[in-house]
Amino acid sequence: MAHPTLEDVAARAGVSRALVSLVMRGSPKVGKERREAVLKAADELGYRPNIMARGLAAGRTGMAGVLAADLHDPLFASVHDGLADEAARRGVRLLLASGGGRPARERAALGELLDLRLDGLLLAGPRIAAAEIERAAAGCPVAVVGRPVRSSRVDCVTGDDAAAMARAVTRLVELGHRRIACMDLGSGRPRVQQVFKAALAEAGLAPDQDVLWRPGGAATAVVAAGDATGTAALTTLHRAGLDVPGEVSLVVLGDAPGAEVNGVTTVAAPAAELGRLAMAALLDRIGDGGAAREGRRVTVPPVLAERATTGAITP
Amino acid sequence: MAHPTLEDVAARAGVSRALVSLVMRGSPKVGKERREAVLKAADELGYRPNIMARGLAAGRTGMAGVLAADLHDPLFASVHDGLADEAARRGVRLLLASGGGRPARERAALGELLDLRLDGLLLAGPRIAAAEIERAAAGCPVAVVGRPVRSSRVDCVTGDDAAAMARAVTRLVELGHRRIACMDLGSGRPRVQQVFKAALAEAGLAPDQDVLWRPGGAATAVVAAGDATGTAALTTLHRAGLDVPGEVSLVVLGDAPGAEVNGVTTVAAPAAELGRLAMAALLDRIGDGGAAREGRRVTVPPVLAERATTGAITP
DNA sequence: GTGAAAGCGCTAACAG
DNA sequence: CTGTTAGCGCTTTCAC
Repeated sequence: MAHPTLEDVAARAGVSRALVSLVMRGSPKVGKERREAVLKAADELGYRPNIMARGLAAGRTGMAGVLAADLHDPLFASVHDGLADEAARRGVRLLLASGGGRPARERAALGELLDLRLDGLLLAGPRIAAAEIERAAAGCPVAVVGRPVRSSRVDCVTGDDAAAMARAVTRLVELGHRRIACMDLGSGRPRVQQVFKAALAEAGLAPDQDVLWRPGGAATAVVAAGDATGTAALTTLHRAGLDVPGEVSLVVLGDAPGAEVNGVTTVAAPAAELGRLAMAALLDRIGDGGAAREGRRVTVPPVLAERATTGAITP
Repeated sequence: MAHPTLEDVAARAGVSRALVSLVMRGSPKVGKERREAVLKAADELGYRPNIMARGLAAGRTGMAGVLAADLHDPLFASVHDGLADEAARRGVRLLLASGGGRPARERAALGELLDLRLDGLLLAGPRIAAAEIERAAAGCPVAVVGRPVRSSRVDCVTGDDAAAMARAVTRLVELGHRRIACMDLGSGRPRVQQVFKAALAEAGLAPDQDVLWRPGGAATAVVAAGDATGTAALTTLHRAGLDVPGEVSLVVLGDAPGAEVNGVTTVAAPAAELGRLAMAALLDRIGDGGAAREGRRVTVPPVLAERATTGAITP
């Protein structure tokens, strides 16, 4: 028998289907005798409950969906660690789908997840329009991580990139640096420079004539905006013959796996923690059973991991 | 109405449920008139088919499961690109689950995926025992990517690390290198050194007294076994004051995203292609409808991406 | 073409 | 405690 059903188990154990159902769900009100008979029969038959059928009948599945905007983003893997942890802790299974980095695909994946009628949906770094998220939330509990969404019925958990920038700068200032530059591979993003200038100002520093780092500049420290930029920064500094952290200190905003291996000092949102909080919010919302609670809005402060690319300035 | 059903649509359109079902699945044998009425009603109601119910009734879901051993492995994201592409091309939806890098979790995730009764299962780089994979394959079409599994009913698609090593070495030899060293952060893996020696021998070179790279050695080229090792190698070489590729050439086995950004020459299995082939094998198997075909075994040759860390030797 | 009837495998009242 | 009775939302014969 390829896939024995509840009925097969019942027949073999000589009991009714309902009894088997109770046993499978670990109900306490079944006699030890019969329970064991049922378990034995199920085991011998290699019985596995059909989740679809269960979900259909019960009206809930015990599963939550996770939509990853882009599997290539190493951040997602860390977020997922937190997500999975919290879900496991609360006995909820996770099903993932990927947006493949493209809004169109993401939209499609969202639709499929919605059609599965899972108990809830967690959107990780969604790139689709807020209105679409809102619409999804109308039919299913939704939480978002990694992107602020202002909506009454969506919980959302985010990091704080401005705070991260500020943390990087203040740390460098503590170390004695006064001429700090910023590096951004995705250059032209005005927000990065803006945030950088604000952080500088907050630390009581005036930006140099040029905010961005350039070889031969006077900067004694560099803040790299993003993981890719960070790796590139390291390479560039080395190529320029600069000793790190002897001559130049480097702080990277973001915490890709490579950073730890290479001993790069980083400031980043604690991804797993974001994930955990988002999942907690989602499960709470599911638990509330649609008590149209106000959307929870959580911002998590960044974490500094001081490794080997930063040092005190020694004139 | 939170989730209108087929029946609601039928009522609104003034037809029977069966007719709506036909329309929703795009059957050609429905009059234009009625079809449009149904579509209109469905749209107005915001109807979305319930996949669980559909799967239960139809006996197939139109979905395949993908079990990722470890989401942190950037390789998986690339494999998934290929997977998703092929699945989309053939009209199959994908549902992912993660093994979280731990065999125990992976086993659990496999069970959940199995319980969903999807049409097929794709295991990406599984770490669980071959026997467990075999067992899963008894109840559901299964294909494996990234790990060789010899089984009559499992298709599997893998890269070829020995060939990758050989490709790296022959390329370096073409460039004039004769003293080539190997670097392996996960040191102690005997297989790596063994494969390296074999590649050297094949290229007509004798290994130096010591196979592994060491600062101050005479090697003019280094092969780094793995992405992490590659990044570390680059840093180490730079720290040692060596010009790359002026004094030392570097080839990394593996193709993490950072490699391209940093212009590192790599040799790696074409991950997306592996994914595509594995998904194709799985869908073929599903299509065969359990015609206990012999397991397909595909090995894909590695690809050299020559970037900026390799150069001809100029004595 | 179209509608009625019979499930898919399971859960959830409800009587015994 | 146990078995019976209805469905969950959809697909699928099979007559009309």
